[in-house]
Amino acid sequence: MPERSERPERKPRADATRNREAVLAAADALFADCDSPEAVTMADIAAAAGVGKATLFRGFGDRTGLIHALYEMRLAPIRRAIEEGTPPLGPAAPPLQRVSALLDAVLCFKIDNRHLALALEGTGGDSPYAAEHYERWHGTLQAALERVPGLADSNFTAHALLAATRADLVEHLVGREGTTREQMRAHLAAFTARVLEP
Amino acid sequence: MPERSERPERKPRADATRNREAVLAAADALFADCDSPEAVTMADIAAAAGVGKATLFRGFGDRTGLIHALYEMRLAPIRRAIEEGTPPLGPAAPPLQRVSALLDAVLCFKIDNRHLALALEGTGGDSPYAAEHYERWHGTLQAALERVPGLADSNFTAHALLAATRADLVEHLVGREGTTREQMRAHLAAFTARVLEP
DNA sequence: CCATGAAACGGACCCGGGGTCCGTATCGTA
DNA sequence: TACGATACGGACCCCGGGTCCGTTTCATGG
Repeated sequence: MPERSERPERKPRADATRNREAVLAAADALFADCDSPEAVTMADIAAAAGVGKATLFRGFGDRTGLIHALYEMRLAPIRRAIEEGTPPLGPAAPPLQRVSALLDAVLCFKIDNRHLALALEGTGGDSPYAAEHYERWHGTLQAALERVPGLADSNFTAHALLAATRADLVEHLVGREGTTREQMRAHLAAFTARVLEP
Repeated sequence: MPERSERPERKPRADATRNREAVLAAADALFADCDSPEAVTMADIAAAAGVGKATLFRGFGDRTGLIHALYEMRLAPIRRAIEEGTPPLGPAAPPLQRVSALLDAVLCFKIDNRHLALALEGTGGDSPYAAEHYERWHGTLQAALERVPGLADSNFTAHALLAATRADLVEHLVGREGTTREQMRAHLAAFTARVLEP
C-alpha cells in the first residue's frame, strides 16, 4: 500500500481561519489599550474574540506564540521594504544612510507598536535576544555596519545601537515622559550619527 | 496623655535579623547558579533558608523587594565610590573620563552580578526605568555628559549608553556567546569613545 | 442532499507560584 | 519569672497559563 503523501490535502476549515482572524483582532485591540501587557490575560482575549481558551492555544501554541504572530504580522511590510525595497532602506543604499534608515525604521515601528513590542520583549521567560526577528535586525544592521569604513566591533555596535530602541525605553520616554515621536527620531539620529562619523 | 513617639524603640529581635541574613544568603546562592531567574521560586528560597514563606514576605514585601534588597547590597560599594570616591569614578574627575569610568563600572557590575541584574530587570511587571537605582545611574551619567562640550541630548544619550549595558544583553553576549569580560569592556569603551569624541 | 469521519470547538479542569492568615513559639523587658 | 510584643511557619487562597475530552461543525464522496 503506497504512502498517500502526495497532497491529499483537504481544504482548511472555514471556522478555523475565521476564528484565527477574530483572535488576532481581539488580541490586537486588547493590547492596544491596556496599561501593561501582562494585564491582558489569555482568557480575556478568548472572551473578547468570542472563542474558547483552547482555540487560542491550538492556534498559536502559547501566549508567546500569539504575541509573536501579531508582531510578525505588523512587521511584514517593513521586513519586505528592507529586504527587497529601494534605498535608503533597501539593500542598494550606501552603508551610512542604510544604517540610519534601518534604525529609524526600527524606532518608528517600536513607537507605533509599543504595546506589542513591550509584550514581546517583556515575555519574561526567554530573552529578546533569542528571538529570530532580533537576529534579523541585528544581522542586517551588522552587515551594513561592516561596510562603514573605520568601524571595528560591528557585532557589538549593532547590539548597542539596537539597544537604544528597546521597547521599554521607548515606552518610558514616549509613553511616560511625553517625548514626541519626532523628538525621539531626532535624538536617535543624532546619536547614531555620532557613532558613525569619525 | 502625651504621645509616646520619643524613641520607645526596643531592640530588634535577634531571630529576625538572623533570618533576614539567612534569606539573603540563600537567595543569593540560588540566583547565582540557576539558568534563569524565574526558575527560582519564593518557596525554594524559603526552604533553602530554613524559613517559612511568610518570613520572606514579612521581611521584604514581595519578590521584587527581595531581589531589590540583594541588588542594593551588592551595589552599595560602587555607589559610594561614585558619590564620594576619587577620580576617575568620583565627582572630581574630568567629564570625559568620568563617563567612561561610570559606564565601565556599570558594565562590570552587571557582568559580575548577571543573575541579580537579570532577575531585577526581568521582573516583568514594572519596567527597569521606574526603579530608583536606574534613576541614579542615569542622573549621574547625564550630569557628567552635560559637561562634555559639543554634546546635545544629554538625557537621551545617557539612556542610550546605559542601554548598551542592559542585563539581558550582557547575559546574551557573555553567558551565551562566550564573550570575555575584557572583550566586553573594550567594546563598550570603544563605543562610548565614538559617541563622546567629536 | 445526506452520510461520514476528520478536524475544530469550548469550558471544565489541573497545576504551580505569588501572596496572606492566624494560632503558636520566641524574644526583650520589667 | 511573668508578660506583652514581635516574629514564626505552613496551610490556605487566588489567579493565570496550559490541557482534556465529550460535543459540534465542517468538507468530502456518494
